[in-house]
Amino acid sequence: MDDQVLQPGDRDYVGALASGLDVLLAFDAEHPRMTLSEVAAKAEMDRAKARRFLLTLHALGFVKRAGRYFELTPKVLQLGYAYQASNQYRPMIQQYLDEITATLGESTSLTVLDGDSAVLVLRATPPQRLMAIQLSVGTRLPAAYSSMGRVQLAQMDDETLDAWLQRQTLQAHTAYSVTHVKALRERILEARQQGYCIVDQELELGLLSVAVPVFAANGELLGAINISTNAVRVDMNTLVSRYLPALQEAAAQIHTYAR
Amino acid sequence: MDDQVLQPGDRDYVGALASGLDVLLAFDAEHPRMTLSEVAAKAEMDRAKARRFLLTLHALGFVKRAGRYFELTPKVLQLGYAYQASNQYRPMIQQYLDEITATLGESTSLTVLDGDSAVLVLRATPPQRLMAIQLSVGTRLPAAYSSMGRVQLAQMDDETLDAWLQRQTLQAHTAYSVTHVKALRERILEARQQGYCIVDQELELGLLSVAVPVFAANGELLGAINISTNAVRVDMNTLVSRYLPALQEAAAQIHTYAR
DNA sequence: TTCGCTGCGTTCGCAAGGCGAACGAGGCCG
DNA sequence: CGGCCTCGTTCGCCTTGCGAACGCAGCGAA
Repeated sequence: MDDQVLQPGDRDYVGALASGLDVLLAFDAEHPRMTLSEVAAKAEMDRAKARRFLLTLHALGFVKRAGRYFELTPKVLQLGYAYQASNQYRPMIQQYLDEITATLGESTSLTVLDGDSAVLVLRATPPQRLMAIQLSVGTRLPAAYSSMGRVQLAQMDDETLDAWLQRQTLQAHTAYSVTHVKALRERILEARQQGYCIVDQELELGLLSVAVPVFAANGELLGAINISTNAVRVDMNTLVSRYLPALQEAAAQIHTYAR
Repeated sequence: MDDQVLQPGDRDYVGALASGLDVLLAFDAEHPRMTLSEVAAKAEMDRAKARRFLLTLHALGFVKRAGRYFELTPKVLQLGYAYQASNQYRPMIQQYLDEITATLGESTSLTVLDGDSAVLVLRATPPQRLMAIQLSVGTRLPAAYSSMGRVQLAQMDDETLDAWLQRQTLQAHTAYSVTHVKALRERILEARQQGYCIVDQELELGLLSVAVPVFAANGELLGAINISTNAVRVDMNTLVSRYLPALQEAAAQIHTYAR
C-alpha cells in the first residue's frame, strides 16, 4: 500500500457513494425540506439520480418524506457521532470550556483544522445572550479568517504553510479582512511567535475572537480553543489581560493531563 | 408518488450508498482507528469491498489514513450539521436547557424519537462533575428504557403505540428494568396521563431521569427534554418537587414561543 | 371545454462500474 | 529455509446505477 494521496475518478472510486453523500449534504439551514427536483438542482444531478439516492436514504432511515417533501431524520447525527466519541480527550476539554464560559460568560469552542476550514468540534455557550450567533458542532469556518484557523496554521512548518497559502484565494468578509496572502502570512507568523491569535472582526462585523493551540502530553496538536465575543462589549485590553490567560491556563492543563 | 414506506432490495435501491454508510458507521468509540481488514470485518463485507469504500471516503475527505490505519476526519460532522441547523427552535430550546442546568447543576438534554431509539439532539452539562457519563449529540438510547423515549411514546395514539410495542423484544439493562411489554405499556400510559415520565435506574444503575414532552405553538411534537441525575445524590421527592417543575416551566415557555 | 405548456415523479434498456475469487507480498514460526 | 498465515491489491464478469424518454397533473390562453 503506497501512501498515494487521493483517487479522483479512479478504478476503485465508488461514484454512487459520493453522489449519495452529496444528496445528504444538499440539505442545509436554508433548505431543510426539499422536493425531489429541488434536491436534484441543489446537488447538481438530474431528477432520476436524486430520486434513487433519496429513496435509498429513505430506506436506510436517514431521510423521511412528508408528501412531496424530503427532510433529514435525526439518524444522520449518528454519522458524526463516531468521530465525536473517538476523541478520548473530548470530555476533559469540554470541562475546561464550560469552566471558562461559566467564569467569563462568553462562548468558547474547540475547533480542528480540516483543509481550508476550522471545524467546530466542541462548544460551550453562556445561558443568557439570546442574540448570540448560534454555531453548532460541525460548522466550518474559513481557516484564514478565524483565530482558531490561524493559530493552527501557525503550527505547520514553513513549507506546508506556504503550500497552503499558495492555494488560497482570499475573499474579504468585512472591511477589516486581510486581503493579501502576504499580510495573512504575517499574521500567522505573528500567531506562531506569540503562541496565540486574535482576529478582530475580519470574519464578521462585531465578532472578536482569541484562540490558542492545544496539545496532548505527547505533543500532538489536538486543535485550537477559543473565546468569541463582541467587539462592542469587550475591549482589546480585557481580551489580552483577562480572556487570553484563561485560555492559556486551560491549554496548559490539557497539555499536562491529556495522555 | 404513493407514500409507500420503504424499498429493501428494490430496483432504485443504491446498494453502494448503503455499504458506504455502513463503512462510516463501522467506526465507533471502541474502534476509532481500524485497518482495512478490521473495517471489512466490522462492516461485514469482504476486504475488496471495504477497500473501495474506504478509498472513496478518503478521496472525499471523510476518512484519513495513517499508515495502515484509517480514521474519521472532522468532515463527517458536516453530515449531521444540516440536521442540527434545520431545527429552527434549537437555539431557544438550548437556552432553556442551559438555564435549568445552571440553576440545578444537573445535565439536561433534548431528544427526539427515531424508530426504537431516543436520539440526543441537544444537551447542557454542569461545569463540575467530572465523572458524569458524557453522552454526545447523536447518541441513541433505547426508547423503552429512557424517560425521554417513554414520554414521547406516550404521545402516540393507541394503535401506533401498540404496533410499536408489538415489535419490541425487551432486553433488561439492570435489575430495575421492566421486562414485560405489558408492564412497559402501563408505564407509558401512566406517562401519558401524568404528562411526564420518570425512569429510575432501568437503563443504568444509579441513573435517574425525568422527562416531559415539548410542543411547538402549532401543537407539533418537537421531542422531549429531560434532566438526568444520580439516584444516590437526589431522592424522588426532590426530583418531583424541584426538578420536574423546572422542566414543565421550560416546556410551557417553548410551547408559547416556538412559532 | 380543449389545447398546449410547464414542471413534476417515474420507467427501463444500455453500458458503466462495482463485485469477489484469485493473486502476490510480507511476517511469523518450526 | 520452507510452509503457512494474513494482509492489501488486481481484473474479468455481470450486476446495477445511469439518464433519455415517458406520462401525468395543474394552469392559463384560446
